[in-house]
This record gives sequence, structure tokens and C-alpha cells, in this order.
Amino acid sequence: MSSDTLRGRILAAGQRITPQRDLIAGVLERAGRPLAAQELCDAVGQEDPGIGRATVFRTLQSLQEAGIVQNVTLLGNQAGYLLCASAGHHHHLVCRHCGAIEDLPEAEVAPFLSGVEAAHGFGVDHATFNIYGACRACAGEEHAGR
Amino acid sequence: MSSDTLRGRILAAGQRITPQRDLIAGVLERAGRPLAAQELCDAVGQEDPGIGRATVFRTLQSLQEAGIVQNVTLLGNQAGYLLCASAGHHHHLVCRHCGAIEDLPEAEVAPFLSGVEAAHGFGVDHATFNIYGACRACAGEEHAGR
DNA sequence: CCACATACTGATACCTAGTCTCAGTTTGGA
DNA sequence: TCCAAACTGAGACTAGGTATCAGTATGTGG
Ligand SMILES: [Mn+2]
Ligand SMILES: [Mn+2]
Ligand SMILES: [Zn+2]
Ligand SMILES: [Zn+2]
Repeated sequence: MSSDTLRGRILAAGQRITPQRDLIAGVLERAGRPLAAQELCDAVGQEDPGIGRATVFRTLQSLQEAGIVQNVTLLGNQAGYLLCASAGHHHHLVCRHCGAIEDLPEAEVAPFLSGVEAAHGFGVDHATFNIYGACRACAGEEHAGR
Repeated sequence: MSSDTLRGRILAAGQRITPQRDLIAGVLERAGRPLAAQELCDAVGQEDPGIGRATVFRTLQSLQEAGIVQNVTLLGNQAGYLLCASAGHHHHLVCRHCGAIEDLPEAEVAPFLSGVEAAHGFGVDHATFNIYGACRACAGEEHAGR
């Protein structure tokens, strides 16, 4: 069960299991796409109105430290919180039509970064990418649809 | 004179020249690196305390539309405002030691994006990069310095 | 050079995301 | 079961940014 995995990852990060964390991680997991702060707070409040705003943000912080949640920048510079299955450093392709997310493994960007380092004499030590467009499904529809 | 150019670019975007825009663009130009909202407001207030906060943000908006200013994400997810000499779409390498910025032309990232499109069947229509590290000068110092 | 539509400005109120503090509660290990 | 440490909710607070509005400046066409 994936709940086991989630809990395992929380524990592995030296953090405690609490009902709040369970619930919040669950909301993100079921969403399957990045949620804005507002959306997340609403969804959490709907499942348990007792959970305070501060706890939501603290939990996001914890889950990020545990490598379970990633912060992505949505269109319009809005912050989105995304539950990630893969734990290591990786990036995301954001479909601007359906909101779906596709992982972009670090291995795929490493050669590009090496090229930049070589060309500019710049030692890259951290990089994030915000890549927006149409996922395969949506690109197909758009092409066929009109 | 670069002031001519700046004004030209503002006018070309169908916007009016005002003392406030002149001053704010000047502050950014002299900074030579991205400024956070706070820093910018402080610097502006120091040169002319009469300029209101709202005007600073509106001006940033206008200058962005005119392609003169770009919004970059500094470390810690802080927004930075950067005056860019080159007008077209391009990216930036941010030195985390001295704050210096190096332009990364779109042409250098295009092949990478094409590769992503091919590999994922994903139609990229907008991408931004946040690349942090050590510029040539700082990398040299670090290597030699200790 | 003047008149005038329109763009712009400052003040101010407002909003949202996110942080901080603090007193009380829960967790999980010994 | 006991306890230190981690966590929680409430609520105050901050920072970045936007909306409104009445007044002012800009630049264009006459
Ligand atoms: Mn992911
Ligand atoms: Mn630039
Ligand atoms: Zn899609
Ligand atoms: Zn440097």
C-alpha cells in the first residue's frame, strides 16, 4: 500500500507520524497534480476543519525536507505543492491544459548543465526548471480537436 | 548614452516616460544585479522618498512588459527584479557568491528543450531556468582561496 | 503653443502566502 | 508506562503584491 511507503519516507526523515501529516499527504497524493496553497488549505479543511493553517504550512515544510513534496512554480508565478513518487532530485514538465505533471529525471538535464558549465566557465551547483506546455494527450487533442 | 536606449525601449512599448520610471530603471541599472522588492523599495526611497510603493510595483510591471526588466527567482524562492540589456527571451546564471548575473541565450537552451520534447512527446511552449552556482571569478577564488 | 484624452501617480486599504510564538498535546522510544 | 522532544492550533504578525480613487503629468493633434 502506498500509505506504508509515505509513512516510511516520513519516518526515514526522522519525523513523526501524525494524523495531520497523513491527511495532508493524502490530499496531495489523491490530487495527482500540484496544488496551490489556497486549494490545499481548502481541501484539507474539507476533510478535517480542525487542522490549522500553520500546520498545513509546517507540514509542507516537513514533507519537503523528507523529499516527499516538491515546490513547483505554476504559471503566474504561483507556488504549487506536488507530491513526488521519486525521491531524488528531479524536475517536472507541467501541462498547462490538464495540469498533469511528468517527471524529468536529473539524468536528462545533466548533459545540458555540463554544456553550460563548459561554455560559461560557471560552476553550477543548483538548478531548477519550469517547463510548461502540452502533455502528449493534450497535444494530441489540440491537434485533432479543431 | 544608455539612458537614451532605456527611454527608447519604454517608448517602443507604448508607455510614457516619467521621472519615476527613469529613477527606478536607473536604480536597477546601477545595481547591476537582481534586487529583491525590499532592496529596490529602499534604494528608490533613498533617491526620492516621494515615490510610493504602489508606483514601484506598477513600474516593475510596466518595465517587464517593455522587456526591460525580468523577474528572476533568487535563492530561498525570493523574487528578484533584474534590468536586462538584451531584449529577447533569455535566461540567467546567478552567482550565489557575488550576486553577479550572466545571460544564458535562448539559443543555448533550445537544443535541450527539443530533446525533452522528443523524449517525452511534450510540446514545450514556455520554459524558465533557475541556475545557481559560482561565476568564473568566484569559482577561481574559491579554488585558490582556501 | 494649447487643449485634451489618456496614462500615470500617491495614498491607502486590502489580500494572500507564509512565519512566529506560545501554551497545551501527541508521539515513540527507553 | 514515562518522558523528552516533536508536534499542534490559535492567533498575531510580516512581506509582497493588487485594487481603488481622486488628482496630476504626458504627449499628441490641432
Ligand atoms: Mn516528481
Ligand atoms: Mn538578462
Ligand atoms: Zn495535459
Ligand atoms: Zn560571482
